[in-house]
Amino acid sequence: MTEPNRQIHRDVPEHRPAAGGIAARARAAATPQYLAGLNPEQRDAVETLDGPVLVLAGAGTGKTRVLTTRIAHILSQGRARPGEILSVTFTNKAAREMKQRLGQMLGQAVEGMPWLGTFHSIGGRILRTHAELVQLKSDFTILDVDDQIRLLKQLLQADNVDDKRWPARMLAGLIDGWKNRGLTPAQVPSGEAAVFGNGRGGKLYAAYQARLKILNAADFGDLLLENIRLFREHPDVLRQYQNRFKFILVDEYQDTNVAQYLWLRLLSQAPTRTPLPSPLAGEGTSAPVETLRQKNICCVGDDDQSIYGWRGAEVDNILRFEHDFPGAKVIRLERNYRSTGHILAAASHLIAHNEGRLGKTLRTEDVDGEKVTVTGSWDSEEEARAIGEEIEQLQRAGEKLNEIAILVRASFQMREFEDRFVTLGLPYRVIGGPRFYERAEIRDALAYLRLINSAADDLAFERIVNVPKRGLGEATVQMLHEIARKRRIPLSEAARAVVDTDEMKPKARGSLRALLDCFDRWRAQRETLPHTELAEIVLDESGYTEMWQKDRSADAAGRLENLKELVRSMEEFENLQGFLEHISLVMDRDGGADEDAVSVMTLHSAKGLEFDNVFLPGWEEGLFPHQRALDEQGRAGLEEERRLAHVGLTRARRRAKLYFATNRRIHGSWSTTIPSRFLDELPAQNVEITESKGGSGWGGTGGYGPSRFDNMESFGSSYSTPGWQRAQANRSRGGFNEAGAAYAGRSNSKRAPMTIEGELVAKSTGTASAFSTGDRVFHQKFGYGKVTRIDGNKLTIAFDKAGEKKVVDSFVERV
DNA sequence: ATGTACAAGATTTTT
DNA sequence: TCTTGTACAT
Repeated sequence: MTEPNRQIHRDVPEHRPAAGGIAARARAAATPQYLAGLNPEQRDAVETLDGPVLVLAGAGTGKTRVLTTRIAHILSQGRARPGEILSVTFTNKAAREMKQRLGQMLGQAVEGMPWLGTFHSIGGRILRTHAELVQLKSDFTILDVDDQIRLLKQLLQADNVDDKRWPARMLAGLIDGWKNRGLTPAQVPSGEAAVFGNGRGGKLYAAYQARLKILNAADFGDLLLENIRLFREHPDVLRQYQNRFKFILVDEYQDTNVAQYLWLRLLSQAPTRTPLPSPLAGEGTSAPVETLRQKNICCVGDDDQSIYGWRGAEVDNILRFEHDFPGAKVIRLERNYRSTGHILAAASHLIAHNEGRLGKTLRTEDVDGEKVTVTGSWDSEEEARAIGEEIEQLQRAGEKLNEIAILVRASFQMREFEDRFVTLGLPYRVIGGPRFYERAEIRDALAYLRLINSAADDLAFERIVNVPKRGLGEATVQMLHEIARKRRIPLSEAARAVVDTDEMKPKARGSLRALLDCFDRWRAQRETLPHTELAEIVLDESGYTEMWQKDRSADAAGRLENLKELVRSMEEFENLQGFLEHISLVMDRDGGADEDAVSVMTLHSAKGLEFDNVFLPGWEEGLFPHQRALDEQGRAGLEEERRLAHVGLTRARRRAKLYFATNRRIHGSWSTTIPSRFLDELPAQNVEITESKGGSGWGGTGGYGPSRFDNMESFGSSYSTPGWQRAQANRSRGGFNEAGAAYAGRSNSKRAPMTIEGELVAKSTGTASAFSTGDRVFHQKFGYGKVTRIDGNKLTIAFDKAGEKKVVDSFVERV
């Protein structure tokens, strides 16, 4: 590893270290180009190379820029070689981006930075190097979620756990959580271990780990957990890495989980003065005291952008930094370079409602720009229509589609926009949709390759043993499983053992033998053929390609295309092993990123990105903040949702547009919603309330009452007396809102003229409504009233008690 | 062993 | 609404 580094280092000759002290050297050197344009705070963060540094920075203050420049600076100062810098980011996307930016600054030197990546990819790499120390073979496979669940299903079956009540999916989630918190089976708190009854949770976790060993596999959590174990049990290995990394840089520190924290702390030789979270107390507190040499660790983060708590991220890590690294220098970046005044003010005001935060005062020197807009729509379809129109307007005004993003809370919201954009012919791309490698055909193909690479890969074996169909059904697999379990051997070995016996029917036996022969042949060819060619041969000879060629379904062609893409992407790697290693960690398709298109993505995947124009639909109670976050995490959940809202707003450079709909279709049935409390938490002077252009005058310009958005939804004053609590109550009744009943009776006749689809409203002017002005009506919530105006299927009703409201006709009945 | 038909169930975010 | 699982027929 050192050889290429040295070579690369020669490619960075501009700033060789001069003689003399560091400060003198720095002074002597002309200000390198990359430092130009940084403000004093940022420069400070870049140039403080000794000892621990925490960069606490708000959105849009150039955090990542600081990190990349810092790397460039370290290299140019000659303080470390590329291979001696450990830089971990949170996502592959971020790692890629950082590599790109560094590439611009440093040219080829980036190629020599093997320790630039995510926690998982780097952890996996270390694990592979020392696999034998954790009783794995170095060609271990990394299980993805699907495999994990499949394996757990088997374990649950073997343990006679009712699959319905305790789905494997749930156990997978639990184990994931435990691993994120750095817990081994023995450390799982007894209360949590009891989830599956009789402390079974912990036992199942232990059984799962044991099974992974037999299969020579690790899951994502293991990549770090086993690393930590490796470091603890083999101090010499730990020492080796501690000595190697002269500089450690961490991006998005607020999103690190306990396992990542422990891993970092071991690597950075931090003294361990602060107690660890309870189940971990005592762990690692015996770190050798004599090695307290301060490490050059630099963490960058923003407590207001911690949005992965549900995944085990510990904001505490960032709050505790100064305790963990005594003498740490804390640098705050508060100057926002991204957003215009109104947007930043709105975001800051919103996030100020959170209690658990360090608090920052972001400032921008940019102009005020446009106000943040809030638009109410009748329903989610109208919302999509309105946004589509606004985008077309922006486009006509010369805005690049690449600078437009729609950020949603939950992925089901995306569909409506896709539908709309398809009809409009507006180019768009969905980011973070079903991943390339999660597609069935890719996973199948990979399973073949995995099995060639590692015969012990049971999950791969099971996946493809009967794909394409070869008459090896459930019964056969069941038998193989039994043998495998009895003799403690992998499935493919069991298959080999049984294929010559009389235990199998001749037909299945023939198929199985043929399959095994194929694999023998491919494994032999692996030695002589390039891996891409091998892949083609495998896909061909196994009949897999043929299977899809024969398939007449609509997406078959796309699947074949994906397979080709897979083979093509293999070219980048030296061998099969390297490819498989990479693929289980990353593998995203990068198709068509250069084409001008609107981006549609979730708020989570928007982290770290920025756009001129950001549309934020679906700001409704229950969706955003998400009901489950409230139910399961209470106050903490609400604050995380609010941080998410803050992240969303601060993605925008010039325009942030918020939306809420009064009715939203969730899983096919309509439900009535209430504007998000977050809307009320925005500062009035930075917000402009507009009407939905797609609708027919819904939404009010109403004054600022208890809730500014009262007039914009059909149920009037619902929100002021904690409306969300009512929403919660309604939900827990099993149905949705008051309207649930009214809709339920109608749900089968969705296409009747009474539906609330906007288009139908337009078409049905005149005849649609069964009501006429002057009619006496009854409403579940508002009581009796008189119809004063009719607009399609929307009625204006003067209620006896509740005053004048706009309501859809399906909510009222004539009396 | 495979295919079909129908019912139930589930829905946040991701390495 | 869409996906997934189960029961039954082939």
